[in-house]
Amino acid sequence: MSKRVTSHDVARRAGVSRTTVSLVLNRSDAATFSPETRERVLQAAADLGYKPNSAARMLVSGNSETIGLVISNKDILSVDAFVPQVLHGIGEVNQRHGFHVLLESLASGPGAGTYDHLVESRRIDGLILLNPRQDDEALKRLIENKFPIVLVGTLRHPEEASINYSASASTRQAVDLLADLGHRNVGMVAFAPPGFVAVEGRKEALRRGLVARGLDLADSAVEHANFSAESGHAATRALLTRRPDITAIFAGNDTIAIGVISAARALGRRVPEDLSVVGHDDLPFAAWLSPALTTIRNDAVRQGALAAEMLISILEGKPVAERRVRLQSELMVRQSCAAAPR
Amino acid sequence: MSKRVTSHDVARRAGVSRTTVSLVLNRSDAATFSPETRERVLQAAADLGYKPNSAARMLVSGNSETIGLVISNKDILSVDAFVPQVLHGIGEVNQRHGFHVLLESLASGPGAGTYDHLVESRRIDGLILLNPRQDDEALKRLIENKFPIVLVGTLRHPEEASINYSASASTRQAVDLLADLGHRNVGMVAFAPPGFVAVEGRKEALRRGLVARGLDLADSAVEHANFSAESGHAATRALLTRRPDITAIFAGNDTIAIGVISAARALGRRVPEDLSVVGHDDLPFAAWLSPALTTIRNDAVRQGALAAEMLISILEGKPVAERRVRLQSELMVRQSCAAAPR
DNA sequence: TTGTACGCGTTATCAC
DNA sequence: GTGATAACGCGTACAA
Repeated sequence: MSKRVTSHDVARRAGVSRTTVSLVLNRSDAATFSPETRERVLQAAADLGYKPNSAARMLVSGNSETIGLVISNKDILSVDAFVPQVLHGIGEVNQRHGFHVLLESLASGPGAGTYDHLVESRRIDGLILLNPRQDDEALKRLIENKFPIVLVGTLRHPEEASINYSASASTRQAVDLLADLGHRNVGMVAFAPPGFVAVEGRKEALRRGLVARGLDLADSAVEHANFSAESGHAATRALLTRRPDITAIFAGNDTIAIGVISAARALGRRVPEDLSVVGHDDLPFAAWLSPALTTIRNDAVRQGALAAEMLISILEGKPVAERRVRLQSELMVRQSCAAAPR
Repeated sequence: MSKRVTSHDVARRAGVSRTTVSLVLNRSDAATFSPETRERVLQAAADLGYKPNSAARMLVSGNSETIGLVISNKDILSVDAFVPQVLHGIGEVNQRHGFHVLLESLASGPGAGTYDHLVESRRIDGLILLNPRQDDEALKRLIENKFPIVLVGTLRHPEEASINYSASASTRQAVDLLADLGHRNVGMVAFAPPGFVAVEGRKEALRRGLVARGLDLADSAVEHANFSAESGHAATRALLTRRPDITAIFAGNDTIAIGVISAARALGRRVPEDLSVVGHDDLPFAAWLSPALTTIRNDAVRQGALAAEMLISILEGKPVAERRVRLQSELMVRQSCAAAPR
C-alpha cells in the first residue's frame, strides 16, 4: 500500500500547522478560521486522501466509535436469518453516526468473563447483546458497573437498557384464532433450551393466552429444540408421538417452524388440515413457505436500529427517554392455521 | 467503569520498569528474564487485571489484529442464512488467532471507494469480501495495491486471493439427474441481478451442463430475482408464465428456492410432481423444507474458515500455498426432483 | 489566527 | 537481566 498520509503531511501541503489541520477538520462549528485557510486545509486533505489514523485518535480520545456485538456461535449458526436482520438495523444507524461494529462470536455456554477482554481492551465503547441468558453473571456485572450496554431482549434487571418486545397481545390473538377454530390441545416447540429469557417469555405468553381461554399448556405439551430446523423436526416428532392429540403447535421461531412442518408431514399429518402451526419472528421467508406461515412478527431490523440508536445516545451522553423500550408484536395471519380436525 | 490499569501500574506494583512488563508479557520466548522477576510481573498483572490498551498497541505496532468483512445491505438482509454461516467460520478461526472482525455493511451498488475509509483509517489489517461484483473497480484497485484481501467468491483477477468453489461438477450431476428423469425444458431463477460473479458462474455452469446433454438454456428460460424469497416468487411467476413448458428450475440459492416452490404452488403446480426444483447452497434449513430440497452444497462455514485462515497467514507473512483455492461442491439429492410430467 | 509542547499507553532500541 | 528513552499520530491547552 502507498505510504500513509499523516496530519503532518496535510499541514505541510497547506502551509499551516498540524493544529490548524486538526481544528479545521474536527471542529466544523468553530468559525475561528479564515475561509481561505480553511479551504486550503480541506483541499490539501482531499488531495492527499488524508484519513486520520484511528488508533492514534482512539488513544487520545479514549473512545473507538465502535460498538461490539456479541453472539453465541449457536445462535449465529442457526437462528439464521434473525441475526442478519438485527445486524442490518444496527448497520444502518451506525453508518449515519460513523460508528463501526465489532462482531464477537463467543463459544456457547454461560461464557463468564468472555466480554471482559473486549471491554477492557478498550476496543469498543459499548455493547449490544442479543438474546441474553438469565444466568449470565458476567453480563450482570457489566451492567452494574455501568458499562454502556443495550440488550436486544431483556434480563429483567432494573438497571438494564434494552429493546424488548411483548409477545403477549399477539400470542393472545393467535390463541384466540386457534381456539375459535376449535383447537383444544395446543403444544409448543421452543427454539432453544430453557435458560434463555426469550424462550421462557414466549412460553409464558402462550400459557397465559391459553389459560385466558380456559385451556392450558401442560408440561407434556412442550418440547425444547436447539436453534436449528433439524432440532425442530426432532422435537416435534417427540412431541407428537407423546401427545398425538395435539392439533396446533406454536413454534419458537420461524426456523423451528420449518422443522415442525416437516415433522408433521413425516408423521403423515397435513399442514394446516391436520395440524396448525404458528411461527414467531416473521423472517422474510415466512410468507413464502408452503403453506405461508402464520407467525408473530418481531421486527428484528427495527430492534437492531433502536438498540444502536439507544447505545449511541448513551455513548454521546444524550438523554435517553426510556431505557427499557417495549415494542408490540403483531400477528401475521396467513395459511398455516385451519379448523381443528375432528 | 473502574479506572483502567496501565502497564505503568503493573510495573510499579512489581517493582520493575514498564519495559520489563512489556517484554515479559509479550515475548513468551525471551528467556532473558530471571524467573523471579517474570513471576512478579505476571502476578502483578493478574492482581490488577491488566489488559493492554489496544489503541496504544495498534498505534505503535501498526496493525489492529482486526479483519474487516464487507457486506452489502442487500446481501445481509436477504441472502439470509448464508452470511451467518460464513461469519461463523470466520469467527472460529479468528478466535484461535486472537483476531477480531469488523463488520461493515455498505449500501448496495457499485460502491466505489467505500472500503477506502476502513482501509485507510488503519482500523483493519485485511479484508474479507463476500460475493464480489465484476464491476467493482475500488476492489480491483485494492487488490492491485496489494492490500491484504481474500475473496469468498472470485473476481477472476490474476492477483486475487480467493476461496471459491466450482459448481460445475455437481451442476452437471444435477442436470444428469433431471435429464434422466425426462426433463427437456429447464429454467433458472438467478439469486441476484446480472453483474455478480456468482450469478454468472452458476448460470454458465448450468448452461454447460445442459449443452453436454444436448439441451440448452435459452435466454427466455432465465429470470433474475433479487436476493429474497419474495423476489424468487415473483421471478418464477414471470418465468413460468412466459415459458409454461418448463418442468424443472434451478434456483440461484435455497432462499430463492423457497420462492420458486411457493410460486409453483400458486400457479397450481405441485413440487416435485409437476415441477422439479434444485436449490443451491444447502443452508441448514434446506433438508427440512417440504419437499426436502435437492440442492448443490456450498459449504459456507468452511469457506469462511478457509478465507480467515488464508488472510491471517498473509497478514502474518506466512507462505500461502495456494492463493486461489477452489473447492468442489456436492449435489445433495433429496425430494424436490421427480420425473417430468408428460 | 496560528504554533509549541505535551500526553495518551505501548513497544523497539540501545545503554547499563 | 534490566531500565531509560524515543517514537507511533493525533488532539488540545496554552502561549504568541
